[in-house]
Formats: sequence, C-alpha cells, structure tokens
Amino acid sequence: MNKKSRNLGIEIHLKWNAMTEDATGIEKKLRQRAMRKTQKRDAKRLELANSAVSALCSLGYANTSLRDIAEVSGHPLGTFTYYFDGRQELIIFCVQQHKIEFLDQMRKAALAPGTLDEVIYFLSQGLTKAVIHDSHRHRLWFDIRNQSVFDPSLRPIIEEIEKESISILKVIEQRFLTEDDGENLESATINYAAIDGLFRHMTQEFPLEASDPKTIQRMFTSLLRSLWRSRKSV
Amino acid sequence: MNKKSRNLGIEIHLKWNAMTEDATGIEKKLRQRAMRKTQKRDAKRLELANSAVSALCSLGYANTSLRDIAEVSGHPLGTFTYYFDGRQELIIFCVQQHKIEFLDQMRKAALAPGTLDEVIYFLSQGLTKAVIHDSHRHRLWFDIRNQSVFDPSLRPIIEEIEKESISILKVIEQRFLTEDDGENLESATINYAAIDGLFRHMTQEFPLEASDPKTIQRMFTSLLRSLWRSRKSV
DNA sequence: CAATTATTTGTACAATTGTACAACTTTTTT
DNA sequence: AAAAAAGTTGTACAATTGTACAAATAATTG
Repeated sequence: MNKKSRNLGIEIHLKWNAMTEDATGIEKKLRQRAMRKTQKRDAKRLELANSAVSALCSLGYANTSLRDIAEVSGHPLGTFTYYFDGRQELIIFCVQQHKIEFLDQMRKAALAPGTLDEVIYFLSQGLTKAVIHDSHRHRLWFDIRNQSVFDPSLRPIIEEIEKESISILKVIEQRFLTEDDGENLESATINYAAIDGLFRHMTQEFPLEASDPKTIQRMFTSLLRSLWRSRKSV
Repeated sequence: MNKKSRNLGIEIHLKWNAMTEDATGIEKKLRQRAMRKTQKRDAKRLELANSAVSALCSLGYANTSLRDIAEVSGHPLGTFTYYFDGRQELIIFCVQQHKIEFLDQMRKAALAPGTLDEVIYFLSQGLTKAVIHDSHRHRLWFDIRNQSVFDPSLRPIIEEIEKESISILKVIEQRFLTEDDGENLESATINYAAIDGLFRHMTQEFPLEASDPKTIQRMFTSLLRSLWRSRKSV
C-alpha cells in the first residue's frame, strides 16, 4: 500500500457510516478497529523512537542520519521512513516524549507539600538526578532547542515545552512568594532562564568536573535559594 | 604553489640562517618579510571571516555550507579553502574573533570603579546592548558551543572562552563579596551559568516579546541582584 | 479462503557536501 | 626582467544525505 494513502479506506468507511447515522454497532466495531490500528502504530512508533534515541544522543541532531539511526538501532532504514514523516518528525517525537516525562517529574516536585526550602530540595534533587542519569537525553533536547533558532519549523514544539517549564516555576512563585504586581511572569521567565542555564552547564560540561552528586545538588540549591530568597517563608 | 607547502621556502631559509648565526641583518630582513606575509594573510583571513559571518549567523553552523558562505559573501569558494584549513577552522575563527571582542567589553564593565550596584548597572547595560545589536552573532556562538557537545574537536576553544567568562565573574566576586572559604570558583561557575542562561534566552527568544531595551536591562539587573545580593556593599 | 490492507525492507536517485587541485594571474624576490 | 612564490578561482570527485518506491511478506477482513 502506498504510504501516503495509509488508512484511507477505513477513514472513508467511517465517514460513510457517520453520514448515514448507522448506529447498529457496525460503526462502533469499525471505530474499535481503527483504534487498534492506531494504537499498534503508536506502539511501534514509540519502539522505534526509543531505539533511535541512542544514536541521536551520541551524534546530535545535525550529525545523525537516518542510516546512522538504522544501523545503531538494528532496524532497517525503510522502517523509519514508513513510520515517520521524515527525519525531523522522528526526532521531534523522541524529544517530546522525553521532555514530557521530565516535566512531569518537575511538576510533582513543584507541587509537593511543605515549605519553600523543601520544594527547593526536591527540585534540586530532581535536577541532579537528571544530570547524573539522563544527561545524554537532555543534551539532545538542548541540541534541538538550539537548532530551532535556525529552523523555524522546530519552534512550535520548543515554545510549547518552554512555556510549560515556565508555568511550573510560576506555580512555585505563586505558592511561596509575594507577588509585586504583575511581575510574576517576568520573574518566572528570568528564573527559568537562569535555572536552565545552570542545568545546561551541568549537563554539557566537559570534562565533568562536578560529577559528584552532592556537589551538583549543592550548586542547584545554592542557585534556587539565590533566586527565591526568603520573601515569604510558609 | 601547492597549498600544503605554503611559505615553506622562507621557513627553510630562516632555519638555515639561524643555524649559521648570520646576524648581519639578512636574518632581520627575512623575518620582516615573513611578518609582512603573515600580516597580509591574517588581514585577508579577517576580511573573509567577516564576510562569512552573515551567512553563518542566519543559517547556523550545521546548515551553512562553504558554498552558501561563498555565495552570500561574494567571494569565490576556492578562496575560503585557500585561506582556511577547512570549514571548521573558518567558523572557529569567526566565533573566536567575535567572542574576544565581547569579553573585552564585559571585562571593562567588571573592572569599572564604583559600587557593586554600579558594576551591575554596567554589566546589564552591556548585556542588553549585546542582545539588541548583536544577537545574531551571539546566536552563532551558542550554536558552536552546542555543537561542541557532539564534536570534541570544538571543545578546546569553547572551554577557553568559558573559562575566561567565569574568571571575569570571579573578579567581581573578589571585589565585592565576602568569600566563604574556597567556594569562590563554585559560586562564579553557578553565576556564570545562570547569567549565560538568561542571556541565551534573551538572544534566542522567538518571538521577541521583550524587545524593549528597558525591559531587557531590568531583567538582567534583577538577576544579577539576586545572585549578588548585598553580602558586602563597598 | 480469497482479497484487501498493512507492513517490511532493500534499492535507486537526485541533491548537496567538503575538499583537492589544475590552470591561471599577480606579487615578490633576486 | 626573469624566476619563484603567492594568490585566485572554477571544476571535478567521491561521499553522504533524505526520500521515494517497488517488490515481497504478513495481517486483517469479508
């Protein structure tokens, strides 16, 4: 079947059934089938993306060809072109998947009950773990974000993720800090950029002088305290 | 003349003269000639680099071919391969040139007489000007730094520049802040990474929501004050 | 079970790349 | 001014790329 006309038959059937309002269960059955199809497809996409991450992380966006990915992952080249609409979609998919996971963790830390100092502790702990155990994947994120500067088609996804990141910090500031007028967004943006800067530095540093988790966490804590110094100590 | 054997003749003459300790002015004359040669060569390299920056800044490291540079700059392709040892040397040369300039300005601000608040004012003013008037070149710097993560051959020059940046902050902290033991380097590293983060954000932001110089400078000032809050107020 | 649809995978192709280099001109040296 | 060196520039070439696609196979459907 031609790649471009994928699933076309089924879609047409569904539309036809919808038009005739045939609700005798046939429509339901067709829907379920379509669901199974897309679920199966999504599962395969995830599998391929996961196996692609390894090559991507070690070579970077610009230097990783689909052939590299195919070779490292063990899957044949055609598989990737069949399941993804080109190289870029594959890579975006990988990064998005990873970043959603990470931001979920950060959000949990931000919403954890306790004092500001405790939240700072959780945050710096999460950031430290990310540096230690996941630096490769974060490097890929920073790489994509950087490429988005020169490739506008990458920007929407980057913007979305950064907005989400900033909103997490906004939550913290609303919880613990007295807001001076509407400066809240500006403050959250500044703090996001600063924390992001240290995180990037830790993640990309060569050689890793601060590979000791305690040192790393201490540095994050130090920055977060500087940024949110005791304006309200709930 | 073959590119690889460039200047070889003169070098041999110099060596021969040095060996025979012929100090009758002939050696001097030959040295002066060699100097003229390299000066002329360096001037041309600078000219080419400057004309290459435009293409590089708008397309980025990974997407700019030598042909792009040649086309945009108006110089023929062969010229670049003659004056630079490949694409990478050209690009490194461009970034290095630009970054040295920028750090000179920052160093001046850091060494300016006055209180910490005044230095903070100068620094944020310099950073703001860089964002407003020079964001394109800084984007190229961030791009190269990012590529260095995946291309080890870029790392030495990046490391050198970042060390210099951190040392500028160290100067400030030694001037104005009470140093708690040997934490000074760690603190300067944290602050460098944080300031760098905000600077990167400002430089790369799309769409530029904060294009107003006053807003930008206020944000820099706000961050710098957070990082260096009144531990010593000379 | 047949037929339709979906998946798999190797190959082909055009485009682009960095780089080498030959032919030529200009500049410098003797 | 002759000779040597340096500079200039267009072209050639091998390598690599994303992508399209055909042919084969497997899965699903009626």
